[in-house]
Amino acid sequence: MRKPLSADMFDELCPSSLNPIRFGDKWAALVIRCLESGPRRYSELRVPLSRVTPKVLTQSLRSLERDGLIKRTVHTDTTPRVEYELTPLGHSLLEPMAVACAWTEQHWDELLDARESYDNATRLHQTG
Amino acid sequence: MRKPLSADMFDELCPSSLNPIRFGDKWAALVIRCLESGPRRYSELRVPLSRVTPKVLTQSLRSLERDGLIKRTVHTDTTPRVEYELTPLGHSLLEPMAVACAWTEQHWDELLDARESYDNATRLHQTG
DNA sequence: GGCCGTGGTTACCAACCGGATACCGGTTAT
DNA sequence: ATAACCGGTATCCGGTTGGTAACCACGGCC
Repeated sequence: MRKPLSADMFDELCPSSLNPIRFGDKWAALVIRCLESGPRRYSELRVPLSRVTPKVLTQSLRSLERDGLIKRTVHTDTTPRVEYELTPLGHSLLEPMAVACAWTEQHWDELLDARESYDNATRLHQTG
Repeated sequence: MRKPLSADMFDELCPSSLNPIRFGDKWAALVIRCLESGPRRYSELRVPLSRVTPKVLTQSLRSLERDGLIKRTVHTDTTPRVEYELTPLGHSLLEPMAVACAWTEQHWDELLDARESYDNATRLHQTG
């Protein structure tokens, strides 16, 4: 719950752009997964999402907020900080995400194979 | 099964670009739904997808074929024709799609409301 | 006063996606 | 012969997405 997010949470892995199933924009799904275990500060999110520049992370967060999937709270007590957390609506998205994730894990190899043979076939068709 | 696809299959409806959950490119999910009931010819697909230009439809079909989700068959017997049909892999995608679709139907209003109030709030913040 | 950390913003830019329009090569029907 | 149909291509183009780099307002702290 209050465990910090590890920097290699999405290491190497997560070629989300290759996945035919997408939730929101490019990084939205990863953001949501980061918030699964409770509210997080902007700087906390930046740790596992180090490949995402602040601008793009903010874009993603704003977009999720706009859709009512996450809630942004500015705390002014003691030290000023901003926390992001899943709304009930955002939480409800975890189910279809899990199903999609299961499908991807199950068929990932098949998908890559299909692409490779398709690309090989079309390349042959072009050059020879 | 052999019923023709109706032209208003996706009429009015299906602002898929607003849906946070997406399968493949802009039209892929609709193409898949068209193929649910069996193989279809290119010209058959163009009926419900009349808003999609031939180039874009071809792009979508190629992309789905590349991922091994659909199979393209050129028939040379009697009358030449091209048929597209779901592969087993493509068929397996129907389950996560159904889950995603259920989520969207269930939360669509909530989503639109969230956007509207967010946009109103930010607009107020800008002008006033 | 100067510096640091937080949570961003701004300006600029390249790539990609999707769309409009026009055209095309082969086959069948007339 | 020629016209229509089928299954696309070719070309161009504008809008959006995502990325880089630089900057910034605010408060706390030394």
